[in-house]
Amino acid sequence: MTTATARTAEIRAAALELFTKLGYEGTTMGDIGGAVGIRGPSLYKHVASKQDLLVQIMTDTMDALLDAHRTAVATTRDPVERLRRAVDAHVRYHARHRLEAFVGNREIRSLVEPHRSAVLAQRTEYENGFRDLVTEGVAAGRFSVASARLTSYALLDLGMGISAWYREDGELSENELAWQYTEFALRLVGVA
Amino acid sequence: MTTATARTAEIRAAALELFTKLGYEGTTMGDIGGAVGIRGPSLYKHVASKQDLLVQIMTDTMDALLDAHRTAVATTRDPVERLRRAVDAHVRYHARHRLEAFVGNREIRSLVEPHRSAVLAQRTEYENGFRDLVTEGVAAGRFSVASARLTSYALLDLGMGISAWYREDGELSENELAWQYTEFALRLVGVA
DNA sequence: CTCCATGGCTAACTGGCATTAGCCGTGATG
DNA sequence: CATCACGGCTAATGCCAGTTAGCCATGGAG
Repeated sequence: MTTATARTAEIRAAALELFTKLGYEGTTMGDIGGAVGIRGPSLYKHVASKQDLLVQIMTDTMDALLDAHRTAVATTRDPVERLRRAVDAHVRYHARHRLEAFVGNREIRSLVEPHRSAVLAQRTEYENGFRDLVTEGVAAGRFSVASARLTSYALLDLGMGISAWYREDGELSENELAWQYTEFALRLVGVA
Repeated sequence: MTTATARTAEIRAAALELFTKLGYEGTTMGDIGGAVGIRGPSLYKHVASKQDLLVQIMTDTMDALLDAHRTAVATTRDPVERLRRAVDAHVRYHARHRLEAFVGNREIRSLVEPHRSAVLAQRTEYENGFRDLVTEGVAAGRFSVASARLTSYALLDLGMGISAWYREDGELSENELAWQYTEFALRLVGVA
């Protein structure tokens, strides 16, 4: 009946892993079933459709990312500190949820309307949040950049790249990653 | 007979555009045919297969990118200048050939062996080139970074992001883009 | 004028995939 | 002990995609 049981969560996790490795179109319901030890058609006892799996993953991801961003910038008004925290949240999110972030970035085109538009709107909101942070910093005379838009793109792309190559079991801890990248970000905006 | 005629080039260009918009799996031979005014099956008079189209695009792209990189760093030994030129080449390539670069980054998993391994090897070579540049700069005391590997990933990701959002007809010229991004790169590595 | 390579077309083949239908064992519930 | 919801299965459906087969108009070459 497609309720949110433990089995459903297990299936969603398997789907996420497969979508990451094979892509949405490249993953079959049989693959997903196999990953949790059942046949493809049996999945429909737990899940509405393949598309629904993707929708859940994408919207959950964007919700969580926006949430993390809002929380990060909420408790200070100093532009430098706000940017530092936003980048920190951005980086940690992309490291900790690299599969979700990876799929979230790459499979937007596999989403069917109206979900595609909804996710794109969330993404735009997130981008604007970063751009505003840069603009504020420039206005306050703390940052020195030629284009706030370009700079925010650069900052966002830095984080997104992480989801493509970061590995939890690699030589780099999440903390080291976050420190390095916040440093990168502050250098990028030319903090004095 | 799959010779390299003008028609073949036209088809390849159409395929590139469609692969970018719909993805490799999401693009049908009928789509590609329609884009050049013929039916899907007629494509086989010019092209060996759909997979072959992808292979051509990917290998051409990596060849050109590696070439641009080697040319860029060949004519100076100053670490700062070498990095500046490498980033300049990187950025310009991703702006000028954004479709190729975009597909080249996203559709590696749609490549069939042995082409996938070949392209991945080229990509690794390219990454190593950047890492070496950073390492040299650090060794020469001109750069200040905690991890050459992380820094080179950041530099590469910066460029790759460009292929996702840059538009030739946008408000930003290729020159402006290149200047900004080389500035970003030098700030990132902490050039004095 | 004839011939044939070129490059189109439609029809057919093949295989894969998401999804649905319908069956059945199991185990908790009354 | 009977029942029935649950969650698995296999078989079937319908669709769609890549590719192949085979036909035909055209236009240049001899």
